[in-house]
Amino acid sequence: MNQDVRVRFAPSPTGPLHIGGVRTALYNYLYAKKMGGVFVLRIEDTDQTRYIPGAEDYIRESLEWLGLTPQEGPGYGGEYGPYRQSERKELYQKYAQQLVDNGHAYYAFDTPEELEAMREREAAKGFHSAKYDHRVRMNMKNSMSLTTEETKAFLDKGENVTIRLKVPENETVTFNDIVREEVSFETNELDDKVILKKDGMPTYHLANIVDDHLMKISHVIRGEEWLSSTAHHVLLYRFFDWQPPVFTHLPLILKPTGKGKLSKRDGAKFGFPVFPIQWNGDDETYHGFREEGYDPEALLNFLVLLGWNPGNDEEIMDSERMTELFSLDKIIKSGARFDVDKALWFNHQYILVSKPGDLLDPVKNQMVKYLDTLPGDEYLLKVIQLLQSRVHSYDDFFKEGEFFYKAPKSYDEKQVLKRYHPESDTNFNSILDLIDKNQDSSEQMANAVKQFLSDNELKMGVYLPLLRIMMCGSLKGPDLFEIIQLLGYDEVKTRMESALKVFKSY
RNA sequence: GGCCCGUUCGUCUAGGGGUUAGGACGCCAGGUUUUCAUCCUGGUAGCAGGGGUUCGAAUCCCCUACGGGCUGCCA
Repeated sequence: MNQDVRVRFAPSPTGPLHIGGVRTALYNYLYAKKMGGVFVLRIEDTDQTRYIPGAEDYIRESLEWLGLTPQEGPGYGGEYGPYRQSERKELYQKYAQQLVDNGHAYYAFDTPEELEAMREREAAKGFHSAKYDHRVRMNMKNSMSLTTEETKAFLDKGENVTIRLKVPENETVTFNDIVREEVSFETNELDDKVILKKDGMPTYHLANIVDDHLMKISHVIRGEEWLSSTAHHVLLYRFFDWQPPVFTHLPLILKPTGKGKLSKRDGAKFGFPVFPIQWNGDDETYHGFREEGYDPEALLNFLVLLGWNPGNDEEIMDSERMTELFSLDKIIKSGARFDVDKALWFNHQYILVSKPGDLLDPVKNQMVKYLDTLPGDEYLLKVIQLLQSRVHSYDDFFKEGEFFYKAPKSYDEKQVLKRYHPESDTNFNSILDLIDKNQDSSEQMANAVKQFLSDNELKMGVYLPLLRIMMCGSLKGPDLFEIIQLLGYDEVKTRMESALKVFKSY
């Protein structure tokens, strides 16, 4: 048993945090929490060319919003820092050098053009696997093929100096994965990966292994896209004589329909967010679940079940329950499609059981998008109560109840024509009087109006729907008299008068 | 192309030799409601295909097909 569980979430700051990344963070977080371990955030910013300012802050803000707060990381402290790989540059150089000295790595001086030429050459020969590997390395410019003097000359010149891992021949690398169980690779199929780039920065492979070791990471929980390079990682652990962590490779999150994994642009394409919070890039803005009115916990609940299940039928789990139930060995092997309907259903479930008071702030946060002046808290609280069972997002508190905030601009003409006759206007005036007299209780109001209708042999199925259309514009909505009571006599009167004018014009 | 991983209702999944293949979302129908929603009841729909092994296969093995990932001085 691993007594000191330490896991990490290690995104690179190249843009907004994808929802698949969020799930990876979640699984890491849950495992750490369950095992009483530590959840580390590490920023993998070794690619200077892809670095996007603001992405790191975005990552932190996303994790905070979701409640997946790291215990260690940039901005969170910890004894194993710095947690930004760019600040650990010298460290990697030292370890890369160690590998060279041990004969497990070598200098390579090939230019990008030479590498390209090699790939074309190999492709022409029919080797589709145009890799820099044991087959070609003696034909390239590196410290394996060159003499000591030549190598020294290249090193002194200092151009295009990289360090590559020397993958041994004719071996089978086997490792264990919690999800995939035993996985093996032939080293002859593996290329000599660059581990230190010409700018002195490490590649993912080196940085990852060095940091995971130095940061005492016990379990590596990451996306399946890393499975293929794990053999290289295992080799690195061996060359350093370090104990590898336990590997867990997560299945990918796929598009709702069609082929491939969920990508940035799918959000716009399918009409739902793929990012936790809004991203304002230089050229593009992407919507986030937060801005679309999702509850973070509901999002996590949806996400946790995309690739994992507790082994029973339990589906609604708050984060405490998730932590209790979570286990690595119940992670599914196959990729899961993102289904926005189910995500909305989870959100609906969370809103359904929330206390109206707890909904006030998130609802107001959405509301400011639509209204210049917000109604008072007391009014809003009543609206929330009436709408709670029918909305799927915080946004819906506006969209499904616009009539609470403004008079309807249009009416369901078809439904009006079915029921309305100008001679009923006097009856509506009587109804208005009854509303005025019974303002204290929606129930009394309902009873009085219904009594009036039956006393005068008027049809409820005609007057009530019309009354609703006057107030809401359509036939949908919460209890009619609750709405009427909340709107208040004056507003009801105004709406009735303008509605009747429009009804006559149909 | 090569290597690696995968494949149970449309979707998320349970099930790991003997099950009427279970649950959830969606969808449909009914009930409740003045309406819509909630809620309740019911229904729809699935083991990728082919070979084995076995008394018996969704479950174990092999092949094929399909899907995914990797194949960068990206992560």
